[in-house]
Amino acid sequence: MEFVGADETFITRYFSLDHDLQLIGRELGKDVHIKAALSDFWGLRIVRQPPWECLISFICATYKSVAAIRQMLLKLSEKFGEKVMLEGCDFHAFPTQERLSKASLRELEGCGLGYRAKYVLETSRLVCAGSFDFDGLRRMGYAEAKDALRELPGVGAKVADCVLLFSLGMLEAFPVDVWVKRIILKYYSEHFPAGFVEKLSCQKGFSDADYERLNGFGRKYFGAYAGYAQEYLYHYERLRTAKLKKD
DNA sequence: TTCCAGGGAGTAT
DNA sequence: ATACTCCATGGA
Repeated sequence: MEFVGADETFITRYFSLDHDLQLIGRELGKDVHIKAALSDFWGLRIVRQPPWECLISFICATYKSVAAIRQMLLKLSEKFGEKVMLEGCDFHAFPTQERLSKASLRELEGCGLGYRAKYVLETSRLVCAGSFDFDGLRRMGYAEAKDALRELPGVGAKVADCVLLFSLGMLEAFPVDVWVKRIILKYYSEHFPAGFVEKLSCQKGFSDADYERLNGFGRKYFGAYAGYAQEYLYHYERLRTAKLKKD
């Protein structure tokens, strides 16, 4: 393996190369759908992003397409992140807490954040002021840490689950977005009452109670590595529908 | 042009 | 608790 500007310890930790993928695959292989997803994307891992970066990124990611999210985060970094030279090219690091907490609402909106600008600003100020302690989360269980994160403006159940999964390594977290909702309705509907399935298929979004129900299913059905199931199923379904559009 | 996006918060029942 | 509504922007 080859990389520049990082040592092996960092790479191992960031890409969670310490996770026992073989074990996780055995634990998750409960049905044909997850087996197909595991097979198609075998090797995919849950990253360990810095919590701050992960938090802001997923606050920005609400109700936005992936392509638009990339643009938003790129602009945020270009505008507020420290410039880094690597292999003769200019890059920008993700903005620090201090820098974002001092940004103006207009500047943030200029990065295409829209109504998320105020959430990013308020959360940045809380984190920067020390009113929120990321390290404290590591000492909490899943439910408690999730509640603590949800105190932050712009952080609901889904964003909280993403932070717990992609930065704190709580692999039992099972974020439910529109894609995961579709996946559950499509492949796992027999685990729910028909009325619930029909209600969810008719509406675009879903309530907090509905979220907890879908999230609870994922954690109970897939177990301690539910987050890995989410990751594989998410990419499986996205690629499958992308292929479908071509034909 | 219209539609929808890796949701969350505010408000009225 | 639950239902309904608005949110600001950009890619397809």
